Amino acid sequence: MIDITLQNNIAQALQNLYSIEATPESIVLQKTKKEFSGDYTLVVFPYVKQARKSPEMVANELGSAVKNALSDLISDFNVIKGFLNFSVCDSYWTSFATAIANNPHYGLKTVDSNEAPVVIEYSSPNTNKPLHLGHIRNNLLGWSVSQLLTANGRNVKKVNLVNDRGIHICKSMLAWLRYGNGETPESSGLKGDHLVGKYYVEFDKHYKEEIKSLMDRGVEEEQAKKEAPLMIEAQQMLKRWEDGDKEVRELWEKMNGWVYAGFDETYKKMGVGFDKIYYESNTYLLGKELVQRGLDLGVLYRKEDGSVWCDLTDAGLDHKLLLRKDGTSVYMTQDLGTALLRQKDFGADQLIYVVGNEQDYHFQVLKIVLKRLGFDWADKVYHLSYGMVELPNGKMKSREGTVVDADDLIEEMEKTAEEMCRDRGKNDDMDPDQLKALYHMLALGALKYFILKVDPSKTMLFNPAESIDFNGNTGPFIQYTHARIRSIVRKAVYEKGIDLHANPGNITINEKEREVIKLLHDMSTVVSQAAAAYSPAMIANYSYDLAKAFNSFYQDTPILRETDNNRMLFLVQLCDAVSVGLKNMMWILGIDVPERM
RNA sequence: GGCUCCUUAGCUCAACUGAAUAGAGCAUCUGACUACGGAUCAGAAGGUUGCAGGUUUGAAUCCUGCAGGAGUCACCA
Repeated sequence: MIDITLQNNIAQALQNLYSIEATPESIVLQKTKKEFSGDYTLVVFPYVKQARKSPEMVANELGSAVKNALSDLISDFNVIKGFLNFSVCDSYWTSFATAIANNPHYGLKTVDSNEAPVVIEYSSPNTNKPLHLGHIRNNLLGWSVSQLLTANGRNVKKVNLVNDRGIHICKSMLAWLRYGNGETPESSGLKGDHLVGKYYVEFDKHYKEEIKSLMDRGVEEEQAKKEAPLMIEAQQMLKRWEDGDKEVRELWEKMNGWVYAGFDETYKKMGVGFDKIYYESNTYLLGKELVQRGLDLGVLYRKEDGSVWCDLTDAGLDHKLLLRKDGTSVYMTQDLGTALLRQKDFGADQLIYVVGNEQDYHFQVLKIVLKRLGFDWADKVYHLSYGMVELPNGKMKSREGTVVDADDLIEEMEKTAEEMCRDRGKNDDMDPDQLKALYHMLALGALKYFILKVDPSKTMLFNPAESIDFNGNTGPFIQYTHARIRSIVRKAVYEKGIDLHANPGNITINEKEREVIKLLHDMSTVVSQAAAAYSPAMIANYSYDLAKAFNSFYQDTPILRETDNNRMLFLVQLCDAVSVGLKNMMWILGIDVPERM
C-alpha cells in the first residue's frame, strides 16, 4: 500500500535530513482536503522544533527527498504553510482499480478458524414480551459487529442468552391460566411472543386493579404492592418452578416454546442468527457456585439475614448484592455463571457483550467481581454499550404504549417500500415472489442503515417517517447505486463484449475518477479502524461517501459511449470495483444489495 | 446528592490520533432529463461546535468550572 511506503520514506528522510528518530507508524498521513491539490498530506509542525527551520522549509526539503526516492510513485508535491501535499501517479491508481475489479473479497480478510474466538453476546431477550425497537438496535449492532470483526479476520462466535426464568415469566403464565381460556397461537392467530406478551400486560392490568382496591381500603401503597393476591400467587409459582413442580414446568415449557417460535421468525426477518444459544434456566446454578467460591476466598461476605454481598467501596463503587436472603440468584449471579461457562466453552480471546448503556455500572461491577474471584480473563470482557433509541415524542415506555414493536415496524417498512416502488413503476417485469423479496430487502436496508449509521454509544432519535425516506444518506440509496452499477457492468459484458480481466494499460484519469479510486483504496484501512472501534457507523458513512462519489462521477461520464476502448474498459472495471466495495461494506452491515431493483 | 455519558446548521447525523475554510442528508431556494437506470447530479443559503476559562504553533476533540439533558446508584432483569 502506498501510505506505508510513504511513511517509511518520510521516516528515512527525517532521519537523514534532521537526525529525527521517528518510527514509520508514528507518521500520520491524512487525505488531502478537496480544496488543495494532492492525495496525501503530511503536517510538518511536529518536526519543526527539532529541525530548527521554518515549517515551509522543512516541508520543501522533506518533499524533495521523498519525491526523489519514490519517483515512480510520487508525481509531484506542493507546500502550503506547514502542510506538505503529495500527488500520486495516475498509473498507481489505475492499476489498483484494475486489480480489485472482479475480486469479490476485496476489503475482507480471511478468517483463521484455529484462532481463539471472539465471543459476542447480543439480543438477550426476555421471554415475556415481543421484541421492540430497542432490541432492534441491539440485534443489528450485534450482528454487524460480528460481521465487521469477521471481515477483519477474527474468528467470531455469536451467542444469545435467553432470560427464560424468573418472576416475569410467572406473571404471564398466571395471567394466561386465569384469563386465557386456553388460547394458543393457533387458535388466536397471534404470533407466540405477542400472545405471551399480551398476558404479561393482562397481569399488570389486574395487578394494578388489586393494588387500587387495597389502597381504597386504606392499605399503604408499598404494602398493597406486596399483598396483592396476584403478586403473592406469582411468587408462589416461581417457588414451585424452582422446586421443579411438574405442572408449572410443563406450562412454562409450552409458553416458552410459543415465544421461541415467535422470536425465530423475527430474527429470520431481521437476518440475524447465532452459533449458540444459552438459557438462564440452565446456567443460573453455576453462578451460585461462584458465589460460594467467593465466600470461601473471602472476597464476598454474608450479612446476618443471609444475603451475600461484595464490598466495592475501595474501587469507588458501592456494596453489591449477589444472592438474596432466601438464597435465590439475582441478575449479577447469573451473569457471573454465564461468563464462566462461556469462557470454558470457547476459550475466548475476547468476550463482547452488546448491552444497553443503562447497564454500564453492572458491567463495571461484573469485571471487578470476576477479577476478585481469581479469573484473569476478566480483562477480556468488553461491554459494547449502546445508547437508547428515542422517539420524536420522547422515550419509549411500555406503560404509555409508546413502544414500537419490531414486527409491526418491519411490516410497515415493507408496505412503504412497496408503495415507493409502485410510484416509480420500474419493476413491472418482476414476478410477485421477486417483488416481495425486493420490498423486504429495501425495507430492511432502510431500517438497518438508519440505525447503524449512528455511532453506537450515542442516544439516537428514531423518526419513523424519516427512516423510510429512500433518498439521501440511506440504505436504499446505496442499494440503488449498486443495482445501477451492476446494470452497467452487465451491459458492458454482454452487449459490448468487454473482458473485465483484460489490462487497460496506461490511461489518464480525471478528478472524479481519482476520488472514487482513492475511496476504494482506503477501504481496508477503514474496515480495520471500524473494527477497532466496534463501529459499524464508520462503515455506513464511508459507504455513503463512496456511493455519492460514484454517482457524481457517473453522472457526467459516458462510460459505454466512450470511444477509446482502453478507457472504456478501465471505466467498466472501476464500476465493477465500486460495486464490489459497496457490496462488501453492506455485507458488514448485514444489508443485502440487489443485482437489480 | 455521588458516579458515568451526552450537548455540533431549523431537524437527523459526520469529522479516524488535536491540524488547513467544521462536513453530509432532510427541509428551503435555483438549475440539469431527444440520457450507460433522474430513487440521480450541479449550485445557493444555513455555524461564536451549550457557556466561561486554560494547555498548545494549532482545540468540536485534551484539562478545570458552570448550565442543560440522559443513565445508574433496587433483595428488577
